[in-house]
Amino acid sequence: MTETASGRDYSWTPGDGRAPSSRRGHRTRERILEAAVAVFEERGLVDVTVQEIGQRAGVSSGTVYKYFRDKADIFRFLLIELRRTIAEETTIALDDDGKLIARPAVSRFLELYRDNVALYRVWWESLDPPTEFSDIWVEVHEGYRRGFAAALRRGKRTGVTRPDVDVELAAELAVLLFERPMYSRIVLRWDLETEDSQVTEVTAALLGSGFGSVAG
Amino acid sequence: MTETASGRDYSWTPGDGRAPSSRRGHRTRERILEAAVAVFEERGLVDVTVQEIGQRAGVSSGTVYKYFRDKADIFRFLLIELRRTIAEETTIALDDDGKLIARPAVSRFLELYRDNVALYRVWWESLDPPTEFSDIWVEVHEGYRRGFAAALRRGKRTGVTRPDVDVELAAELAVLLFERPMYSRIVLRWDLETEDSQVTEVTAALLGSGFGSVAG
Amino acid sequence: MTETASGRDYSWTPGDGRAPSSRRGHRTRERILEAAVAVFEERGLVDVTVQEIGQRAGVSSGTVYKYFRDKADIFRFLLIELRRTIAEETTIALDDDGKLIARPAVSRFLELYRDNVALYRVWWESLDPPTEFSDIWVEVHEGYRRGFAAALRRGKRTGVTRPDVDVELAAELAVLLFERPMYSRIVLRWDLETEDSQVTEVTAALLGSGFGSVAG
Amino acid sequence: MTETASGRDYSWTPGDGRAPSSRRGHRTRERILEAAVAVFEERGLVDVTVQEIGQRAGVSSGTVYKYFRDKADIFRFLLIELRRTIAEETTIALDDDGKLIARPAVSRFLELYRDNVALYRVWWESLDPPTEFSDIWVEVHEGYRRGFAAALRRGKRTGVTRPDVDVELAAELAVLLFERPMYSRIVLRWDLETEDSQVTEVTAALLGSGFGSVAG
DNA sequence: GATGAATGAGATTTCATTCAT
DNA sequence: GATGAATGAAATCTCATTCAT
Repeated sequence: MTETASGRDYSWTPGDGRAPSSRRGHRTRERILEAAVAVFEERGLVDVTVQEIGQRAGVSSGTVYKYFRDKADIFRFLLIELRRTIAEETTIALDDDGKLIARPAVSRFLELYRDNVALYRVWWESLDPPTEFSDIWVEVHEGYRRGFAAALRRGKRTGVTRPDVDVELAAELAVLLFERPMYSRIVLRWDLETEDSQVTEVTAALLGSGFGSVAG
Repeated sequence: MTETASGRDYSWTPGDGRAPSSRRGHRTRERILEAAVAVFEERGLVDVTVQEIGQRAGVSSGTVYKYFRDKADIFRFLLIELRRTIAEETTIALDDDGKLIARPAVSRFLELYRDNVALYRVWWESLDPPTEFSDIWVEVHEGYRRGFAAALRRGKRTGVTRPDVDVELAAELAVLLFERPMYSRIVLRWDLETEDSQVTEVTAALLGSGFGSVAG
Repeated sequence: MTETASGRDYSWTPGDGRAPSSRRGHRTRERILEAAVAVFEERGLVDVTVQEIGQRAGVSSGTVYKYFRDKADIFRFLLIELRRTIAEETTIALDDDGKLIARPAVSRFLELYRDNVALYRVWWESLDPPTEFSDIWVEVHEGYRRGFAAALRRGKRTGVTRPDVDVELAAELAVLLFERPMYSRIVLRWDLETEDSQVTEVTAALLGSGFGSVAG
Repeated sequence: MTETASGRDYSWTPGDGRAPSSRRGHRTRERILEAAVAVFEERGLVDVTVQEIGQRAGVSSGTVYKYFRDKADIFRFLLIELRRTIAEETTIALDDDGKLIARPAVSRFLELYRDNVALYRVWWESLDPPTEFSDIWVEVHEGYRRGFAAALRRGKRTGVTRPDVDVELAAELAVLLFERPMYSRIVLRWDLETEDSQVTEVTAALLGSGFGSVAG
């Protein structure tokens, strides 16, 4: 169990006897999850009914409830999964000189934004009013910010970051820069590969050599 | 009537003779609008019922329908109003030398974010799936971006902006920077006065002298 | 608010804005209550749906929910009413000599059993597992027991009750005797006028002169 | 098959070859029955689901259906068993003088009430609206009444019962007295050993010597 | 202009029952 | 004999919307 200040439990554990115990059940749950992502993508969280998810998955509504407590529980499951993927696959490594190897992590990040745009949409939709999901959002994005800030502080010590850079402000800007492709995909409905590579470059440069090159 | 590419009508005109024709009616509609803002603030758009709005306004649910077609229509009204305020009060003026006088406009902007955080929340909530409201969002924010880009191009010509600045990227970053306080208020639920002044400074500097000073 | 040891609130107050505020609403609620009694009589509490109650009352299911929180709430309302009637109309008076005038009270009691057999059935049905309704049952019937015991104790002092009578046991037997017609009507589905008058006689005698005459 | 006036079949015979044919099957059915009693005790008949019974028994819901047609069928089985036990173990014997030896039978009866309180609760719950189960209840309890009446009539002939006793009324009172511990356990949730012995005494005395001693 | 009673469609959720493995 | 996945009917409850007063 993972408890936060808001008192909500963000780990996902199947309610009741909801975990599938057979291969068939596993496949069914998988189908439900895929169907959910598909319909969430098309119509958001609130407008989608459990009925619809079942229909798309080719099962009855009752079956959906066999595996998930309710609609939010499906999203919760997907979100927990996404959060784990993010944590596992976007750690920024260090090279032999102790410099951050940002490019692969950033690149993977933007890929995740692209591949999970449906989930990000729903996540975004659920940011207000505050829910357990907005708590996770804050948690994840604060994680980035702290990471960027640490990188910048390190850069100052090693001299690659200009000494007059405001670390906290710069870190937050970096997060915003970083989130720009997601924002574009969700709000503006644009999906430009070129943006991603541009962001990768700028962010990597930023983390590698500090803010001196942001405008460069 | 104002029609857009998406075929949606964004002007608000009262349907079926719904405009108040008496002083009393005017006051009633005003009360409904205030009540709507209050409950939207507390519980978002989807969770709020028409009866709740009426209750808060001290009128019956039937009365709400006298002035608005439905719940979205109330928000539409408020949003159109907000858009007009934005357009009217945040125009960036020019000084005698043709330089942008950004500070008052930016400052007013941040004030609007603060004073209308309830509306911005609802607006944000309604960005996905795409609706008429997300269209307006895009329209308004694209306006900023274009404005920033134009300012930067002008700055290049007059020499205040470094010639190697990527105008489009810089403009978009400026918009993000600019939206940061709103993002903080809505998603992170933080409301820091200091951020506003900081943003005012940076943005004004940015618009005044280009990106060279972003990190300064 | 009336709170008991079990923490349940047994007073009935309309939930939300559920009290009718117009004459028409009053009549509608009345029709719903009558319909509820009728269908409860026929098919008990659990087997009856809210839909059905509405149908019988000639209103839609939504209207039922306008006045009552749920099915149990309807019964709660009726039960609170019945409890008040019992309390008000079955008080045992004293004559000039301080002797109990039991006959009218007992007689009214049996009438209430007869007139409200539908409610008593539902009440009975809800005695197990324990609910707020069984609590009220215990409360009401313990009230009788205490009353009988007090009467018997008084009788011992004045000499009309045999001194060797076990007051507590006798009081409980009196309650059982007293409840016999209800039991007959509910469980055995018998409805004999003659039993009532017989019970009135025996109970009145019992309260008037003690247990000496029970078998007489 | 045993048919009654109400047209219901009260004997329990396994439908569709549902009787266990192996030792293992026998044990499974036994486990289901025990589990059913346990959950009925806790939550009554209507609130309990077949899956719950299976879970408690450590078998799947499908297995429950292997042995019983439905939930009521489980109770039916238990009830038929209880009825047989009652019939076999609570017969009132005669001594050499032809007097009733009531004490052991009564005592056993009260034991049965105590040991099967879970079943009695469910039985009680199912008395209204009328079902096959209420029919059995009436049948069993009418049996007692007739037995008491016969005993009293015999007592009058042999002189141990006062000649002025109203046999029918007295018999019914005896049944009520007799059922008091069950009523206490089910409705009032009291379980007093002392009541049992008291009831045994009074009932035995009553059956031995008539109503003259009730208040003694 | 205002009320609030009434509607009824629709979403959520449960669970008895079946059946393929 | 046992499993447990799957079904789908049915009940609960909400709320946008209408309309008679």
